[in-house]
Amino acid sequence: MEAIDSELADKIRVDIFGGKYAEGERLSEAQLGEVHSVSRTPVRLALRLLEREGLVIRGKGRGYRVKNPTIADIMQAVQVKGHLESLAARLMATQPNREQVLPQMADAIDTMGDLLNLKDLSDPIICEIQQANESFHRTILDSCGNDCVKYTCGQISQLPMLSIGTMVFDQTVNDIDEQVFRLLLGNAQHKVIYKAIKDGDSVRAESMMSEHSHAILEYIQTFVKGGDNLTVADLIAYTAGHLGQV
Amino acid sequence: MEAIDSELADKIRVDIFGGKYAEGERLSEAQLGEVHSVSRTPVRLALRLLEREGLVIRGKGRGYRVKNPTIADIMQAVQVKGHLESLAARLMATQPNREQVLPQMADAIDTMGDLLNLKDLSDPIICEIQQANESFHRTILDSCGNDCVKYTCGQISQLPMLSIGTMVFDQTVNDIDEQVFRLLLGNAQHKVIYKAIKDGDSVRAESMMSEHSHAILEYIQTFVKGGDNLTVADLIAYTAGHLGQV
DNA sequence: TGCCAGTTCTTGGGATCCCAAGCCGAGTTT
DNA sequence: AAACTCGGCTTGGGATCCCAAGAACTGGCA
Repeated sequence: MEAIDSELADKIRVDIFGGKYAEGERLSEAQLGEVHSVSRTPVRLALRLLEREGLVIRGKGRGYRVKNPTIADIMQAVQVKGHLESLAARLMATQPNREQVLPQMADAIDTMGDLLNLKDLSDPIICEIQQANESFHRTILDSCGNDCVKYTCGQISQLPMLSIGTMVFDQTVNDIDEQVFRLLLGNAQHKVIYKAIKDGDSVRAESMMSEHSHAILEYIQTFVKGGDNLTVADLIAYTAGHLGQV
Repeated sequence: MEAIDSELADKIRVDIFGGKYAEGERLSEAQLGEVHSVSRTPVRLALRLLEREGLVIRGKGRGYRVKNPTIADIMQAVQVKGHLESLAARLMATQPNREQVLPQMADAIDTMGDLLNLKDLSDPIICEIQQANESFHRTILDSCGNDCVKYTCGQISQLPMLSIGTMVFDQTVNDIDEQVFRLLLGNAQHKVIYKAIKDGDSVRAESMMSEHSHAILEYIQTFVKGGDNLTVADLIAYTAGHLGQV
């Protein structure tokens, strides 16, 4: 059976983030159903999911209204996710059985390092880098021992650009070295976090992860200031656009 | 119109937390619909909501299964909520227009102090204390400038005992003074947080809020260790049970 | 007696129908 | 001419029907 509504929600979510709908535009159940060739029942389920994500607002009267997320919203989400990952890093550093997954993290770090040494940021390479990065972060969330952190982070990661591991690439800058350097810096932070977790240094693990997230936040900031009037759709183009499919 | 599914979800949620269903028990759409005298459509919507909250798991085959939260789950949630509130406190301390809501926080602190000085922990008083406490915490979330934090905390607070402001009372201990002392300590922490936010001392605001949450966590811990084999339903009885309605 | 296969029944998902509540427009009255 | 009211049309929510998938039961065969 495998319900259709979640993937329907995915489609609509992509449309919203893609800027297909104007801010405050009314969404009609019937219309959405017709567009996606389904009945109104799954549409309603999907809209309820999106409502819970804050992408759609159900007014008191009839009608769903689209709530387009802004760059500020994205940045706030990144901040929250970073903060939660800091907690996860701290907790993992105190987990007795963390050694079992340390190789995974080391692998992710090595893989990412090898890829960066290629000095090649073509799309397939970027995709692999993203995967390594995501593996690193996911391992921490999986192994921190607090499922609520993991789950909550997962909820926030519904935002498309966050699901990939919170990495943004500026395609307009063709200075590969500059990009690679920034990513190498990130990987260096990964190494520190890895060591801190391995050594059981929870304070350092937390603070380093905090710094790691903060760096991303700042990068987005400069990114926004550079290109004026950046839209969320643009940001997505710089991230998810590279991947065939997440 | 005003959809019926959210309140239906509330009912089912209360039932789950109340221990009405066994762990892993199968929930049938038809059965739930009959019990609550509604059709299967709103039941499905409600179950989807609960699924998103993690209270219900939809297996690959047919059948929803109940996932009864454990005390450990609750504590994890408290930990996450506390961590998020720490972020909120830090952020609020850097908000330029935080002065406008400082009086609300001061009011909450004063109210709580006055109530505690009565040395009376009867149910209506406890209810007022809860409200003051909740007002304090809510103000911080509302005014931290990051809606994502507020929203995420709200999601976590679906857990009934967390919606009230993360305060647990041990009714089995009839030593009022001990209870009052603990609450006075909490209010003292509120004062420190208030001052730090007022002064723009974001570091202190964050760390104090972190400590504040940690204290609650530890209290639950000792609480659990004292009474053996405590269930989530028992914990709820110590909190929501006092309020007429949340 | 145990295992496998076929059939039936249970149950969740989707489609459709119906109803009620808003919103809009047209017509009438002041 | 403007405002108010009434009626129709839009639209979301709930109920019911239908279908498909899965689980359980039964019967047959080894």
